[in-house]
Amino acid sequence: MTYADFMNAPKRRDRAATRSALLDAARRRFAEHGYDGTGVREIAADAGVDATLIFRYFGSKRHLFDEAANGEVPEGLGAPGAGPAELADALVREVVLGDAPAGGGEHPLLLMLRSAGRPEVRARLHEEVCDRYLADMADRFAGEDAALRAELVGALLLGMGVMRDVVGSPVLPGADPDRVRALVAAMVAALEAGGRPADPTGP
Amino acid sequence: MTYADFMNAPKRRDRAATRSALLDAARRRFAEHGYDGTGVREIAADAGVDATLIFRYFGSKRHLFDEAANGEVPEGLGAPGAGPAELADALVREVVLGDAPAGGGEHPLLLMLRSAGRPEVRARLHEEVCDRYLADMADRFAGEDAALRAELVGALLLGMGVMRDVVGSPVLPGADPDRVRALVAAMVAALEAGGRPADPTGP
DNA sequence: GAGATAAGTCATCGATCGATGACTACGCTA
DNA sequence: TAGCGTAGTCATCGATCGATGACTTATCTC
Repeated sequence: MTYADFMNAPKRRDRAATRSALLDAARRRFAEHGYDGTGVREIAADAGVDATLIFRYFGSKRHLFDEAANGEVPEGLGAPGAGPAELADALVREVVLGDAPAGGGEHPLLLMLRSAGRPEVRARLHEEVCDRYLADMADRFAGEDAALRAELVGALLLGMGVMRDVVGSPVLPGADPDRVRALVAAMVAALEAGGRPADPTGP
Repeated sequence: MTYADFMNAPKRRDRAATRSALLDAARRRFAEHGYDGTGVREIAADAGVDATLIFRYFGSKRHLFDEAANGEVPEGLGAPGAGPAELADALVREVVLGDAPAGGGEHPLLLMLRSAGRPEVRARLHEEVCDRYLADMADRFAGEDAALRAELVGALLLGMGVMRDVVGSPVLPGADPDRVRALVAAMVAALEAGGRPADPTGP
């Protein structure tokens, strides 16, 4: 069977496959154009089915978005006992360099970032970032202002994702991944060193 | 005249003032809800006038957005001869700590980031970030991969703005500004040092 | 092969979107 | 104070949005 034959073949009726195709198309559309910039008809067209099926399978556009942003939040945080450098390195590979094992698309945090105009999306983003990533990162920093230093690491990683996927800067995709990881490690190490010895205004 | 009198007074007919009020309201709405999440009627209601005036004064919603994102891109880059640390420090105060002299609102880059679903907005964002900020930053770095190091500084700053304004993390607004600047300076210094000596995989 | 179940489509609704043109009323000047 | 220019408003258009219910058709079972 040729590729054309495969494409022109009458599509099988498969509820699970159609649902999955809608979910994939929604992830791509939402990630690229945001929630408000994406219509249910466009998602359905990408999936090759009628838009009505979105409401039959997901209930509403918002439920589809929630499920699209939900299912792929990776668990893969670094080893529990490791330091911030190891965690940052794992996140660099996962968020920026795209070594995420599951799903070939964008990181769900960046997907939500594109739709942060909606208050409920922003609330989820806030909860996900602060309670999940930043709290875990802060636990690995010593010192009184661990939260601030964790915030800076998180800002660096989030900013790298934004640079690559939203701004579209060609630098990060074209750079040597090991070099990127080394530079990020140097920045995190500077935070681990504390910055306080170099800060003449410290108490 | 009391405040209530001022508020209840019949509004004067002032083309320039109305245009400015529409522009201010548009900046706030677009910055918070993005382009697609903001309607012309909401902007006009915030400004206290009819939505028709938007089209009379700006031609279209998109032209209003363009002007809202245009007028306030600050020139204030650091001294031409200064190093990346000085430029980064100036940008921290401008973007993150909100010491921007003009306009009380958000940085226009973050305003555009909220509407990055639109291809033309993304194009402007790309141009503004890459050709303006990153190029200037890369010029102040020595070494072969100055572009990559400039990208990391830009990602850190952009991420800090996203953390504060989009994610809504309370850490940065509550932190001591001098401490924030010191930590960022330490991270930039680590990049200036090169990271290469600490990179065992370097050529 | 006939009937049943469910996957998929069609027609359409009400709301809201950006945008247009006709109209009203305020403020300046003679 | 009569009249003119324009700031501001009202009514409304066509397109598109998310969403609903009735309908068609493919697939499975007996």
